[in-house]
Amino acid sequence: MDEEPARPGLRERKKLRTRQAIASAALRLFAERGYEETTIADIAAAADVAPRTFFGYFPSKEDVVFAEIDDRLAEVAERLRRTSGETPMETIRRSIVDVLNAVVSEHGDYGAVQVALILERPALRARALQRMTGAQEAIEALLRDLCPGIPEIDAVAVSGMAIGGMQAVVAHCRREGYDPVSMRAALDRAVDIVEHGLVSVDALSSPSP
Amino acid sequence: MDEEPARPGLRERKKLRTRQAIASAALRLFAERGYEETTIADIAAAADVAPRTFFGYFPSKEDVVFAEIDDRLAEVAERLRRTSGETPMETIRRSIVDVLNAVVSEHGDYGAVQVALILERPALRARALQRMTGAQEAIEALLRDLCPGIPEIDAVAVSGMAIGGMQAVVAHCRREGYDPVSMRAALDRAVDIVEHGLVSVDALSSPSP
DNA sequence: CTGCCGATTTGCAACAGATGCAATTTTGCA
DNA sequence: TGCAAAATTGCATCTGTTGCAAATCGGCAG
Repeated sequence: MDEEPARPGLRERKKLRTRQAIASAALRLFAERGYEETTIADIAAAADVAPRTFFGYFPSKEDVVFAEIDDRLAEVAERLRRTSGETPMETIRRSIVDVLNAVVSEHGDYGAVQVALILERPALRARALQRMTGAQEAIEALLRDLCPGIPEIDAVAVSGMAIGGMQAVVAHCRREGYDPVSMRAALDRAVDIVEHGLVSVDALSSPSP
Repeated sequence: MDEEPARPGLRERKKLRTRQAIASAALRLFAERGYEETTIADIAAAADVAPRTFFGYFPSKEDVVFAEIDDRLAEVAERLRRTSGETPMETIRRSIVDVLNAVVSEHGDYGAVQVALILERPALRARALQRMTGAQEAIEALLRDLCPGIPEIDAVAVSGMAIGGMQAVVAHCRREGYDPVSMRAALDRAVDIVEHGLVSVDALSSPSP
């Protein structure tokens, strides 16, 4: 039908290379001089293209930071889509873990740079939140697919909570650093709370001071 | 100490009036022509000030949309801060309800306009998400205050889930409309799921198709 | 009432991101 | 090799945003 896996096409390959050139030039400059200190013109010059060309590859300056992350998330979504016989609960749990791993684990040369950048620059944080919303909608769609008759509120609430759990882990890592072990523990704990609810948090039942 | 309720000052009053003039002019124009179709110059002209003056009152075009909402949220935060002897769980529940009411209930002449605007325009949605993050941090701080020894992950996860629940309600309303009754039901259901966890959602335990 | 000081407003210029358009170059293929 | 489609580019333009300095306004001391 519209399958052509063995032929990216000569033209396509060049486009991909250009895209990659722009992206890595941008990330390098961001790391060196900072995000707002780097202009589109700078990036274009470093990637050896015309400034106008930048917008042929990325809709905005912010998007270039998320290029790789988006690719990874797309993979996760794909993998998540073909799920075998597991309970929806387990799928949700797995989606949380997978998405987080895709986002925070080190990939390529600028993984850490991207994370730091996104966490610090307000404009990029906003963009990240948009991505989160996208992920939430994806999870919700997945959920509706897994549980055909699920009430809308339930679907939205569950996906929202899943995202909340993810944000919890990210926020935690922002303060505590990215030690894989402690992140794993945080992740497990967060997923646990999501599953069993706030009632499972001891502190919430104690008397208020 | 620093109390002077009977004297806003003559000068201050004018500033407030100007601020209000800019805000309502902006909202009116947004409602009439749309958000990106309205320029800062238009707003300034309608409010009878110089374009440059706009930025003396609002840091950006987006912020003017949230001016009123921010005020209401500040009130909620204030009210929430002095909490009497109730269980932390109940405080969390109440904060979710209060924040949502402050955001979506009709206030002033342009309440509905603001909500519609924020939900549709990507730039404003991003800004709303930032506000959500702010609210999350506030809830987290409140929680730490209420439960001094609470583990960090728990605090972050709980506040994250609370936000997730709110987003669930907002998302629901976006599709189903703002009928107060159904919104209330949605809110209750969402809070319930947050409290008792995903395990309380029947559909999640059924076998996958 | 008047003049002064500080705060507010304003105009001007400049910069960066983003977009549309048309010209130009490159690329794939017949 | 030459043609048509696609990609790149340059150019003009618009909008949001900020810094700076001049102009203006407000309130208060004399």
